[in-house]
Amino acid sequence: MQTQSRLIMNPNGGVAGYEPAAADEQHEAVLRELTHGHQLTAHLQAEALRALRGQGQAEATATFILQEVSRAFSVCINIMGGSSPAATPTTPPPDAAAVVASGAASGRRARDDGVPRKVTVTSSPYSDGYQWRKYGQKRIMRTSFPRCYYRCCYHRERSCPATKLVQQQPPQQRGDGEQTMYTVTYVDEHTCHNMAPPEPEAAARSSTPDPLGFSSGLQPRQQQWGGAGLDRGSKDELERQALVSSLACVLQGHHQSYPGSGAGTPDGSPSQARAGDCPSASGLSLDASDDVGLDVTDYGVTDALYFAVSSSYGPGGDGMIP
DNA sequence: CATATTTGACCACA
DNA sequence: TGTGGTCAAATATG
Repeated sequence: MQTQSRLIMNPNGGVAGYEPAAADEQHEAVLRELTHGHQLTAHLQAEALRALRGQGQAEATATFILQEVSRAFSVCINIMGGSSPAATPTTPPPDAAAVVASGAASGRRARDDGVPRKVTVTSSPYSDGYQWRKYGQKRIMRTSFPRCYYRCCYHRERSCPATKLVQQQPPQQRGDGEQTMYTVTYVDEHTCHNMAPPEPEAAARSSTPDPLGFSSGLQPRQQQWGGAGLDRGSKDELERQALVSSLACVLQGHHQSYPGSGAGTPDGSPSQARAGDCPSASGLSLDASDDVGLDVTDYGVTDALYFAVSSSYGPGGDGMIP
């Protein structure tokens, strides 16, 4: 936060005490480091997923955290004027997600022009850090599974135009193992991040959470996964241990079992609301942020990054969109 | 009871 | 005219 303020105060790179040329070099160096960090995070993410595959909650948690780190890098790169892979605050390709195309959705009907679209393939279409509300589902011709339509929870409250389409891929298209893959099309970009925190009135009136769910406020119709039969405290403690252990192991280049992994997280996969259909909307990201939100803030990593960048979305960090 | 999801109908576009 | 996208009433859930 403090660091961010300093950056904002010197938007042209003119750091006090440095002449412009040196400032430019510094600017470039910072961009280089940020980009490098972004790439390393992607590698770490891949390694973590490999190491934690099948570890349920730990896998989801690690994924969530690393996505947030990656997202933070993206935002910082954007702020510094670099070209980030994602213009949106979120780094859309979650875990092993791959950006398939940009600028047009799959299929022949590119609905409307001028609306930015980003198509990704991912195994966790809901862990992108945003809260989505499902508003429709439709069977699409020549597809095995229905397409689900989601829009940002702040669609009304903040007029956020972001929507996304989730299409489960048929088994034969699945890449590795048994993992179910989804084609996720992000349509339009989030504007909810550019705005001030929801006014108390709105926050009290509606249950819509903070974008990343760090407030740990319980959500209506919140999906439940893992932690069956455990009270909140025990579950949190187990997840905390799992998270610490998992990330430590990943960072060390190997993985070992962590205490309580069996008892606390029988199955970390997001529950499929309806077999064969699209999973329920406000799922993984929400739960991950909710269940481990305190843990994350305790670690101070994602939290710090989040608050460092979240206060400055938009131009100059002060560009509040009405 | 409030809110989210489901689902059929409607609308717009190619 | 067929298909994809959205709306809104009905339903489900906590």
